[in-house]
Amino acid sequence: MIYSSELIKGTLKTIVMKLLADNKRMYGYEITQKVKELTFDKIQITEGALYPTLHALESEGLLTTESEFIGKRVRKYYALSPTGKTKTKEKVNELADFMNTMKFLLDIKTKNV
Amino acid sequence: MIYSSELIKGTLKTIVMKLLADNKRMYGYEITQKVKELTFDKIQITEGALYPTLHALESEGLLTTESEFIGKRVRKYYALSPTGKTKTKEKVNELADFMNTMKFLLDIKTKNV
DNA sequence: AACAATACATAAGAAAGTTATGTATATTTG
DNA sequence: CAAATATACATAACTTTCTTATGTATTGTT
Repeated sequence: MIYSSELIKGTLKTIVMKLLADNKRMYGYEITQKVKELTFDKIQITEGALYPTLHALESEGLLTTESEFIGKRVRKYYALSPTGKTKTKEKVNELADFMNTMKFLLDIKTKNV
Repeated sequence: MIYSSELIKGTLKTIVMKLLADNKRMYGYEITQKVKELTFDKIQITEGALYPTLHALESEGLLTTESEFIGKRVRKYYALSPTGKTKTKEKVNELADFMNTMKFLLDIKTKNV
């Protein structure tokens, strides 16, 4: 089962930032694979969604980048800036709180559903 | 604290359907107030989001409607159709599963964040 | 040699909200 | 009792954020 795509909306930035908080630095393709692995294929981040998100976070000053050559191919590593680290804590806390609220909403009278 | 609006995206339909599963029938304004109340003001559904959503669910055949006059004012009640009830179970289960996955993602190495 | 995987990027289009606006009735408050 | 607030619907312009498609190029596998 893969989650319907609407669900990912609004959580992608937080997922990416949280992964970078845990792994110091990662490159785009690595992020897509890590999310796939950690969620047992339930969340598959497309490149069309990820790269624009990374670029946006960078231009907001939340990420820094380092490009490295692996053979002849460029690999672009992303890491959280100090501001990014602070923002990540906020985002993660907000999302955790939101999920508790949603859990509460969905649990009410579940027997009737 | 009110959740940043991106988070609501993708969950609104499920919230509305779950409320209708618990309350037989509700009208639009009532739904906005109920969500506000149940979430202690953390989730505030705007009318611009709700009404198009209700109309969409109706045209998908998931909701039925009854209009009633309260004084001179029309009130439009929505209820789940049989298909809507089935779909609600699916949606609620998917969202619950998604939240567990997200919880797992966010809990990893939380101490480092 | 052909195909799949790795690795980046962008652009057109769709989906689903926000914000603003409109209309009208009912209730509360100074 | 006038004014403000709450109730109750609706839609339209705009924005954000994704999907889908496309493009380029290298590396590893069969």
